[in-house]
Amino acid sequence: MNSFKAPRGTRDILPEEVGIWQHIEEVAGKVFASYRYQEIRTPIFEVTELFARGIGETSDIVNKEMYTFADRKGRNLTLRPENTASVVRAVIEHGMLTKLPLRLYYAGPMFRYERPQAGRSRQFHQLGTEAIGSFAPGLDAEVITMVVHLLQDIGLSGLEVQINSVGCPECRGQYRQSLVDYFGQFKEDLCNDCQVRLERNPLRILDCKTAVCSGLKENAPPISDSLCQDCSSHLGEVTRHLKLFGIDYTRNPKLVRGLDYYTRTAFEVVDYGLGAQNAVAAGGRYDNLIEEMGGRPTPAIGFAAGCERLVLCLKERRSPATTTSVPDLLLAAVGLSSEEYPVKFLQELRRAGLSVLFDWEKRGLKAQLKLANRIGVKQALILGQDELDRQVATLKDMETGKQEEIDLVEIINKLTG
RNA sequence: GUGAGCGUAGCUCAGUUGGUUAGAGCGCUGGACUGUGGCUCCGGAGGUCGCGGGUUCGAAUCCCGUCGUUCACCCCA
Repeated sequence: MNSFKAPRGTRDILPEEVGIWQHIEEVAGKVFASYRYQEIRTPIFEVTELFARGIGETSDIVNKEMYTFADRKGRNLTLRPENTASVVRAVIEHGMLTKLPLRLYYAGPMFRYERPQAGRSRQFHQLGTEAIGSFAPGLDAEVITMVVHLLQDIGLSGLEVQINSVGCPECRGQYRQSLVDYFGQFKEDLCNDCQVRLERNPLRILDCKTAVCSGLKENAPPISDSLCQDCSSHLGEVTRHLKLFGIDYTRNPKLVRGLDYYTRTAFEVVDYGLGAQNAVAAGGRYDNLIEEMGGRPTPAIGFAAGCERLVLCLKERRSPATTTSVPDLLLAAVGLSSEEYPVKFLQELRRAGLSVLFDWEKRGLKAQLKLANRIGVKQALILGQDELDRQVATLKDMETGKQEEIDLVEIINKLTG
């Protein structure tokens, strides 16, 4: 048992499944284009410091989930755990902030060193967008609308959109304090993790799923009470626009984001049929990130969807958009003294755009038909010596079993016409 | 990083209180049918029972370790 396996947390996407992935990517490309987003492709790895600064030094992602390595000259590099930091870096690096507004989308693999479980792997795929250069709340609603649009077109429905505001640095500080005040009263009752969170990141207590903490957070002050005037009216405008767009949503005052760069609007799309990792797509505003990364102050909003989770959803609803490609034709050469005709026809048929199956093993007709039948080829063109002697070939319909003889000179026209 | 469940053929799984040569279905392959697929019948290949150690006369089965996997915690898309 010395054979190789894909590394832990990675997996192969086999041909039977790849159709679903292509479907998702194709739909995403169309939907993004209709909202005028353009694709950007950034490197799979970046200087480690980029993520440390972009995502946040204190986040779990940066602290314990990154694939970080030194290259042969000792540069400290990291496989991207998400793509927003890279996109922001590219935008600043190429002076694109002078050409606002920008609308960019990406799709590709991300890497996080986590314990694998349903909907979570070490190499996973995200597709997402970044809209850079506007504070307008209508844009937030448009982004959420686009996400719903995308998920619908992919073939998903019955998902729930949750929305909240995580405020700006000022009012979030206040909210943090009011949470500390509130949970501080019950410090002894909180679970061990949350006692630590009370010091380090009290907002995360709202995410806790233990029975005690869930009970306590029922009466925790909602962030809406702490939002400043601007953040509060921003959220109101976002929801007003969502109604204009006709998007159903749920206000979830306890929704918080894991990455430090988020401000104001935060949203998530969840599928309750999915297990513990049920967020299919999520995103929000990050109005301060670009400045923090060294660009001129510029607001932005984006989202990302987890492709593996989308695939799980689609399978869950057993609506597999699997389009396994089937060859149009089997070209079966049988007992020929020369390969002149089969090779000639192979080339002509393929040049004419047909997908043609050909058996170089020169097995018997039976074996060839069996193979063609198994993979669902619709027609077989049988070239045998006695046919060639009469300048004809036999065309067999694999579904009906009917056969007819065709003149060799007619074949290409007949099959491609 | 923590916890629990599971590792037997390519796949899905049987395998009795530990007992001698480890099985089935599907799939693959050959034949019946010398140049005609699907259906049927008959045959064949394919396993160091995840790996390592221990207990035992004897281990797929019991024990320990390890790796893998699944789910959950954590975190997050």
